[in-house]
Amino acid sequence: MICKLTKKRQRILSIINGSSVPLSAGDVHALLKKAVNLATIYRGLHYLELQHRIEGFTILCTREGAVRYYFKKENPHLHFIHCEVCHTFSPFRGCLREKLMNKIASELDYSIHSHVLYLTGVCGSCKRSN
Amino acid sequence: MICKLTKKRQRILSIINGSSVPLSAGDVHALLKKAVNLATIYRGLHYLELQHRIEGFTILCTREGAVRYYFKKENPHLHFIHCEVCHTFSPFRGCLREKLMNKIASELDYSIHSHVLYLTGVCGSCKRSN
DNA sequence: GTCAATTTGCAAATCATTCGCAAATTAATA
DNA sequence: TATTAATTTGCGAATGATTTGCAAATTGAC
Ligand SMILES: [Mn+2]
Ligand SMILES: [Mn+2]
Ligand SMILES: [Zn+2]
Ligand SMILES: [Zn+2]
Repeated sequence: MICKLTKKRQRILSIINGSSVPLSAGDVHALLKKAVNLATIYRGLHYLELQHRIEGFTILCTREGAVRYYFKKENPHLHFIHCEVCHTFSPFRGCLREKLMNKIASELDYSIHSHVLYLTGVCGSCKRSN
Repeated sequence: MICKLTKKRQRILSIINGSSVPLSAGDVHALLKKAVNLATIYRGLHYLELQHRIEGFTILCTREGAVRYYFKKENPHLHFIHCEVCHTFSPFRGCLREKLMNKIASELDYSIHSHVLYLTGVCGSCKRSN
């Protein structure tokens, strides 16, 4: 019956849209003060990503392990650098999609669906406070 | 006592060096016909990556979930595109590290430790056999 | 309101990865 | 070669993010 963007999914979407940093399912759960079940949040994030309402990427981090993060859509879209010390994300622009598409088109017979790009390092604040 | 590159770790390393595609811990385990314990393979891959003898990346795939893959070192180093249909990897050259370093240096106060880049899509063979 | 389709909460399952610990291996030394 | 301390290994159990089964609640069309 075409329910689609339910109230709970709207709450999840506005948490993501209201955040300046990528959030995990657990982050959203905490920000919603556990008003929405964690499994529902996982399903909602999947749904929103499938609908292209949000973007997601999985990052491997020493503290959190492999976790998927979600972020609002921006134009042009963003990628992130993750600080290995304080575990925060900083966005940067300059997507490589065009260059990659051209490269692949000329070198490989693939149609590209997505590209994943992120950096890890140490932020300025952590560098100095060491 | 400086044991370091033990026989088991050498076997793991030669599996990785002998493969033209990235391998997971489970792949290495199967290729070694379970002659080496799976936990030892995880520990060995960590060790080899820490020693910069191999490279690794974690990818999220519909069939396998979030899994870490390891690949031999190449110069210039490679990135991969993953087919969402047949779940194979194809390498491509053209790393963006230099451009990314420059961009970050001018825009953000970070020191970069690693960059993760991979693409997903559908390979030529799967496109045609649909 | 009725009703079938969809979504949700809850608990249990999944699955790659990690961890604790005792036994085995290693390499330096006598 | 025997001794020995450090390191590695195997095994099973634990971890933790994510997924799933199912019954109850919600949704939207009629
Ligand atoms: Mn982190
Ligand atoms: Mn795959
Ligand atoms: Zn930091
Ligand atoms: Zn394919």
